[in-house]
Amino acid sequence: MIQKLSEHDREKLQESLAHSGQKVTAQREIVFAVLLAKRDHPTVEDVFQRARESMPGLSLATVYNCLETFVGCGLVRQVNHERESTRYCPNLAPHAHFRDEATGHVHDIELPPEIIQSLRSILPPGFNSETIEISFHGRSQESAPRSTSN
Amino acid sequence: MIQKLSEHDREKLQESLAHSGQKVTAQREIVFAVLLAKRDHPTVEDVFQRARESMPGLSLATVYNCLETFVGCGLVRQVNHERESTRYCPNLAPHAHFRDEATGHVHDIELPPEIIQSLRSILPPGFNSETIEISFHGRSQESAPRSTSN
DNA sequence: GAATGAGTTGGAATGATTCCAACTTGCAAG
DNA sequence: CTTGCAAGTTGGAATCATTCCAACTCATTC
Ligand SMILES: [Mn+2]
Ligand SMILES: [Mn+2]
Ligand SMILES: [Zn+2]
Ligand SMILES: [Zn+2]
Repeated sequence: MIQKLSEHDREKLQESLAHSGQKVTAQREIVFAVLLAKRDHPTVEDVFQRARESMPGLSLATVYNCLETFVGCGLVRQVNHERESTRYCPNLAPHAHFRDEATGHVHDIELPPEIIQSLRSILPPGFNSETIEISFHGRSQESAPRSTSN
Repeated sequence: MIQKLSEHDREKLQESLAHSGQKVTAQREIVFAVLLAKRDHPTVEDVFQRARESMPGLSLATVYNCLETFVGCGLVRQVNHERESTRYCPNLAPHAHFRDEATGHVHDIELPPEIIQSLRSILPPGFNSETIEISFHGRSQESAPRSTSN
């Protein structure tokens, strides 16, 4: 039953939407709140389920619409791994993703600016990149072979 | 009308397949030859079209099967960008991809080992990655505002 | 030359996403 | 107040890459 947006977050939402000439709606508030509440890179379907608890009449189409809108105004990022369902991430800091193949969970990995620089530097002259995506794939301790105690 | 596989490439094919208990077939030879002939990261559909010129009866399902087999035995890599059709790349050297948004073309970008190292090093303890994918998105000179002459 | 197993084939099924046309809302103009 | 947009929402249909499946082909083994 998702917690309402903080004053700060509501403002961020309103501002970002306004910047691209769009309005805050009840649906958008809830979808945004869902993303902020649990930053686990949910799929559209995940968001749909969670948001529905607060707004039973919400439609899947609207969730797609809201998320597309948010991506458009830079409030969230899309995260793709292979051909799986697209996931959404409200973390705006530069970061890479680690996909745990045991659990399916996606973790944010902070990206130091110098790494980003060194990556840009490997591009041959004439290549101008506006976006760099980095994703790791493997296993994390999380999918724990529980070594401590027990 | 795709050139036949060189002796060397045919051996690589045969060896890799054998390693995972599979055989060389006429279809696999052609699909592999198509990948080697033009290393432009073709989609399944692209491969299908090109391969059909040499083998009119070839089916799309078989192209899917061959490519999956090749990925399985490490002969080619899958390349995904956002939700577009999967592309295939026979370049086995460690490299990143640059997707030119003007042309849709995908370019290989060589990845120096030290960059790979530095990337691995940003993973928090407990994260073991077996794969790192890096993709750039932007414009290259290729989609040329033709400045020279004219 | 029947049996076996791998591979191939065409078409059906799947599933995420997109499209669409009707409906709702919030607000502005008269 | 009514009326009239324009933006947003909705449910269901359409799309399209990919996967699934059951029948068929082939090469090899007994
Ligand atoms: Mn793996
Ligand atoms: Mn772009
Ligand atoms: Zn993230
Ligand atoms: Zn490549």
